[in-house]
Amino acid sequence: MDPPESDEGLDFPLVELFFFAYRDFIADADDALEQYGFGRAHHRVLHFVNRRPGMVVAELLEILRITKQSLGPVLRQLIDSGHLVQIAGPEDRRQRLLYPTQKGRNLSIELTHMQTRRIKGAIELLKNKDRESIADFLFGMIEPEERDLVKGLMDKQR
Amino acid sequence: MDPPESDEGLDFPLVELFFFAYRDFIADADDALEQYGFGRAHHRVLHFVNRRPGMVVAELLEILRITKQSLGPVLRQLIDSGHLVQIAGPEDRRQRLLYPTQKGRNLSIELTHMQTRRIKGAIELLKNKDRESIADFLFGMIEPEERDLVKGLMDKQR
DNA sequence: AAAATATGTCAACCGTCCTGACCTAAATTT
DNA sequence: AAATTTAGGTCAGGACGGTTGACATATTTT
Repeated sequence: MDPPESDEGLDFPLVELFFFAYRDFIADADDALEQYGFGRAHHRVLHFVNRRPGMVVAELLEILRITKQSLGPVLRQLIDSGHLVQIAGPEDRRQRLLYPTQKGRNLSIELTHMQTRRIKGAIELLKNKDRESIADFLFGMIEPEERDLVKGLMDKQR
Repeated sequence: MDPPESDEGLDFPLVELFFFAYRDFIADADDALEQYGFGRAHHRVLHFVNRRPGMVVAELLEILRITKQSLGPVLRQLIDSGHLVQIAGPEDRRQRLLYPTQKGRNLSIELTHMQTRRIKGAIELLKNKDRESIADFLFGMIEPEERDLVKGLMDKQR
């Protein structure tokens, strides 16, 4: 007979709220993406390239924590559809600098409007409407070793 | 030429923080799950059955928003491995009431400890350590039409 | 008795990943 | 200059976690 583990101190409701919240958050863009034959992987790639134009493939792989093989088809599709362009690096011609086109920027912005609407709506429900606390909480949810990378992502906006 | 969409009012940092936070949150359990040959789908099933012992299959499908075909193999594996049991309903013998075994409860609790640790750690970083605001925010992130279902999930704990 | 329902299964397919291997062009090191 | 390393690309096979449609059985409801 397995001795029971103690469930003392567990925050089941918060765990579940996080699951449900994220599910709805990411689902926002699905219909829009589908119009282009895209999925969530495309959304992520487009988002981060738009946020950091000129980034190289390796940076994208690091941010997204995926392999180049996973990235390959998605990136190809975004380029072929005219949402992204890639340019050989001026200093290192092996690199591929990634940029959104206007079309790509527009799509990324459109999708982010949906997500922001949801987030802001949720913040409006708070008594103190404290966006900073939410940002701090979410930042605190990130693995400590990864916080610098994430912070760098946000600070070094180009 | 596509006219530029306005990116005014977009909260890129919060969008990204949410993505990174959730990624780390769900990754916590991966190694533990893998020991049993399980994945995230198993975790979800186990979690909700543990939270609502005696639930029927249809309820689980509704909560998880997946099809019975998706659920089938996962549920089978959890039953075969001794983490869940299913019992024909006393009032409606077509139904299958799902219960965790002690083994299943223990695993669910173990995994939830990991997730709670992360959540509480993040809340500790807040100046006001306000768990309720976080819960309210996450609740507000959920689609309004789904809030009653989620609330019911949390209130009617058995 | 007929119709509806809860669940289970088969089958084919999809999106999003992974691993291993191999290749070319370019940069760096020897 | 040659050897080695590196950035990115491709091929291939497979896993995870889903979807849709169809069909079946046992049970409940009409």
